[in-house]
Amino acid sequence: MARAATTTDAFNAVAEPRRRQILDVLARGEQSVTDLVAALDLAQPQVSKHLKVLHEVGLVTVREDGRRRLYRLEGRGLKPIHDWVAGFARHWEDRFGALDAVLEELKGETDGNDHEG
Amino acid sequence: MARAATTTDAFNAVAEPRRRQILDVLARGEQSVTDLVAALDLAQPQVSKHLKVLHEVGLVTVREDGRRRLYRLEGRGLKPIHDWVAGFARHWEDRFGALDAVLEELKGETDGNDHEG
DNA sequence: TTGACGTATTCCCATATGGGCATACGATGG
DNA sequence: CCATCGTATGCCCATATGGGAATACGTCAA
Repeated sequence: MARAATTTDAFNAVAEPRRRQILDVLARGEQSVTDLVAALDLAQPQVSKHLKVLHEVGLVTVREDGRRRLYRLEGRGLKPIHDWVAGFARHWEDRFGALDAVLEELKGETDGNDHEG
Repeated sequence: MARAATTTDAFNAVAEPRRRQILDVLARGEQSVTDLVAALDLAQPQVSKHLKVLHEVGLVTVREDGRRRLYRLEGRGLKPIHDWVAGFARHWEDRFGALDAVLEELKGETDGNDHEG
């Protein structure tokens, strides 16, 4: 089996840097494909393709306006990622880190299990 | 060009569900490959491969203990993801949503009231 | 109608993924 | 030295990616 499709979920969709850039730009408000092309210095076809992926995963919304298509950020789609990562915050935030260290120590003492001397 | 390598950064490494599972298990503490194999119901070779990727991206740490290798979570590696996603939180958290609405309103009403220090 | 514009779609291709399986490698115990 | 455990690597392959370039729409302007 190959890697999971980019359209599998937000995690895969967002793994691509360009797609993250697009979302960053869209965070500033609705944008047309042309706007994005200008902002990203990327060819129009690729932008459209990336937008398609983002759309399939529900990270963006489209609205038709004449010949243009205005894309809008659907931030909620990022929540799963946020939630998952947040669960690890304690592992790099100093406050939690110190607490963990203490707990580890206590655990070691109580366990009374060491192998090196 | 094909998709960016899974070892490019945490975003790509974590796009794979199995890899996320591994990190979830490691969050409970140091584990040997065998432990992970048991916990994940995945073949040993694949586990080792995934661990390799996670290691190359700095999401895990290894420690040798006899014939075993104990892997440890290096949560800090997830910070970039956390930081990036956090920037979008306002787009789905109600509190921020309400705040944005207020700000938008104010912006429309008192346009030109510069306040800086 | 003709033509220009704004976007989406299609084709081509080098790339490397992730699983399955076999096997190599280092450490430990007889 | 030999057997075995714990892990890492090597191979094979179906899959689909993402960029480039060409082109097919759909819409608005003369």
